[in-house]
Amino acid sequence: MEEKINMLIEKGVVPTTQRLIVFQHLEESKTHPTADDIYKALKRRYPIFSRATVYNTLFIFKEAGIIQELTLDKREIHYDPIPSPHHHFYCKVCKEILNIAISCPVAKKREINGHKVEDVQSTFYGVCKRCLKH
Amino acid sequence: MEEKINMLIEKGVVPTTQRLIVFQHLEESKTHPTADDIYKALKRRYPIFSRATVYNTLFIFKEAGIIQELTLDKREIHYDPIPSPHHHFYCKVCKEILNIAISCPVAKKREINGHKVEDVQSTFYGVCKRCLKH
DNA sequence: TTATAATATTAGAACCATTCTAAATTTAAA
DNA sequence: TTTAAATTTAGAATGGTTCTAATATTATAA
Repeated sequence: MEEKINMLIEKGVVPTTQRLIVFQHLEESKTHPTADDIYKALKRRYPIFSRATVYNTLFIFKEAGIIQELTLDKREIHYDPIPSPHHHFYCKVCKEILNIAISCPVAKKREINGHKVEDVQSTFYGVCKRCLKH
Repeated sequence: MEEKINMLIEKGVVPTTQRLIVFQHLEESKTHPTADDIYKALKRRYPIFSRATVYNTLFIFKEAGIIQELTLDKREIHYDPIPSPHHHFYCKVCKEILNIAISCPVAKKREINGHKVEDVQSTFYGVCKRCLKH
């Protein structure tokens, strides 16, 4: 807990109770949840939790570089607790999002054609290994 | 016009008047318009045009591989008249979407970690050359 | 500590891009 | 020409996200 509080402070984020809960939930989640996934999960345990708080917190975290916003789904935004850029695979069948560890020189560029690059998102769309079998 | 009609037929799309108008509009547009951009532009010239028709047509075109859907903007979907995969740059300041011609071996993969890849989207986010100057 | 200002949280309303619906129209097939 | 199928239309419904105004909490100053 101590370290989580310090981590938020280091990133310039006031460590409120709600923010610590959201942060811990993100860390523990192995998936790439949407804001509503997080809201529903936390609401069950902490009934006072508000939807707006989840949205605000995710916005704050993203701005602070603590998490990453994934705009790879046409319906809703997903969040990734790993802030460093990496590729993703989005399964059209089961809708799961998988991290892809792959070395890619293009994704490391900080400048391209004179444009300043701050973030990169690379997503593969298709059918995942598991769904291919069924 | 003749060739546009044949092109749609070839792709298995019934070439209705509305679809031809949408297709021509996409071809002429140098940008990556949203469904609503297209609807508003066409509504001005053809007041009977319906929003649902634009959405239906874009869906049909995407399924037929005539256009590409870009889910790089968190707010709305953009459409690219070039169906073959290529990188994009999204300017956070002016919100413009630019095509990036870059050779990328990773983006050519049809299989990764056992998953079947059907599409790839790679987007750079940052500040474009023009906005950097201002 | 106490008072005051600034920030965060809450519930629910508002927003808005997209999808759905049912009726009317157009196109294709018999 | 008749009939069936597909397309288009206007507007309502949906649903993820943002906004609002009131309340609660936290930080700062006296």
